[in-house]
This record gives sequence, structure tokens and C-alpha cells, in this order.
Amino acid sequence: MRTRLLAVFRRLLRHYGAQDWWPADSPFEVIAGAVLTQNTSWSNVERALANLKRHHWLDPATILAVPQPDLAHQLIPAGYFNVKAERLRSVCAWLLEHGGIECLRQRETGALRSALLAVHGIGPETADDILLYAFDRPVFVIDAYTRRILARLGLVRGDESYEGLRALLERGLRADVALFKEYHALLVRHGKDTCRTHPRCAGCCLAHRCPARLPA
DNA sequence: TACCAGGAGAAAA
DNA sequence: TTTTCTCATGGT
Repeated sequence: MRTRLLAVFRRLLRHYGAQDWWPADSPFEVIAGAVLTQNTSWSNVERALANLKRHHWLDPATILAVPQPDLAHQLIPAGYFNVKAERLRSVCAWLLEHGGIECLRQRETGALRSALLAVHGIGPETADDILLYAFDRPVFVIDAYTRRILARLGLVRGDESYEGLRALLERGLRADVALFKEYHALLVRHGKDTCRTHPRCAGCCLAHRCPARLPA
């Protein structure tokens, strides 16, 4: 498993180059982006984040001080703006209640993950985005791309539970923050890449050496 | 026009 | 417990 997972990683890295995720200037921007990107394309998230930056609102205390309708208005480009305004406020309240990001860094990964999952609006994938990219914890993020691509490559079944698939990959690769960050980024990069031979294939190119994208 | 995108929670079955 | 519905904008 480890050998095959690393082989896929090396092929993706060779083909796309390092993605250097997460695109953010601060750990809090990672957290905000993780909430805003739920079921939403990143280009739309960038517009909402730009709105927050323009207003100098990209800060937990400020976001809590702003009236929720005003916050929601700035989140319109990211879609689900009422839901996301509430979720962003929930995670900001949680951060402040626990002394902020740097204070939370003292916590053990399992305890931190449980605490994150208890926050309204933070599910497994969002929690793991935050743990890996904001807290530098060796947690493998499972998203639709990961499941689809690795299933098409025959490395996993594809119908595993979120936790089952995460455990499978973390055991297979061993704890490596830098590897997990780059691997997830490359899977997303590949998943977004539309194959000219097989539209919306998301992964077939690696599996079948699609001539449209991978040299024979 | 219909579908999808870097999900999660509530409601219904 | 599992499945379905809701939230919503922007690009293809």
C-alpha cells in the first residue's frame, strides 16, 4: 500500500509540480477558507476572502463584532452565505474561548480534532483541513477527489467511511505533515483537471495513462 | 439549461 | 440508523 501510494504521489508531483498548499497568509485565513470552501469552488471563496480583507475583518474578534447580516453580505460570492456566516462565527467564538490559535497549538492532535468536530459547522473534512494546514498536524484530508481518484486507481474501494479511509491512508503513509499537505493538494489539482479525452474523468489519466495528459 | 464545485447539519424515512 | 433535503454563487 505504502509503495503504491508513494508511486502515485511521485507521478502527480512530477506531472503538476509542487502545489505549496494552503494558499493563505495566516493560520486564521486557512481556517476561514476551510469553512468558506465547503461545497464551493475556490475561485468563489477567494472573492469572499478578498471582501473580508478589504474591510480588515479577517480576524476572529472582528468577525464576532460585525453584525451577522453584514458578515453574510460580504460572503455572498462564496454561496451559502447565511450558513457560512453562522459557521464562521461559531469557529471564531471557539478560537477566542480557548485562547486563540497559538494557545490551541498546545493540545494533542486527537483532542484538538475532537474539539474542532464539536464546533457547529465543522465536519470531518473541514476539521482535517484546519488540523493539517493551520496546525501542521499529520492528518490526511479525505475529500471527494481523494476518494474518487484513489478508487479509480484501485488503491481503495471508494465506499469506505470517512474515518476508515483516513485511517487507511495515514497507516499506509505514516505520519508526515509535508507529504500529507502536498499529497492532498495534488489530488485536488488532478481532480480539477479536466481530461480532454474523457471529460470529467478525474483520475482516469493516472489509471490508464491517458495520452491527453500523461506522456506514454 | 443543467451540472458541478476543496461539506455539513437538519429533517425525513 | 440511513437517506434525503437544504443551503446559493459562479463557471462551464
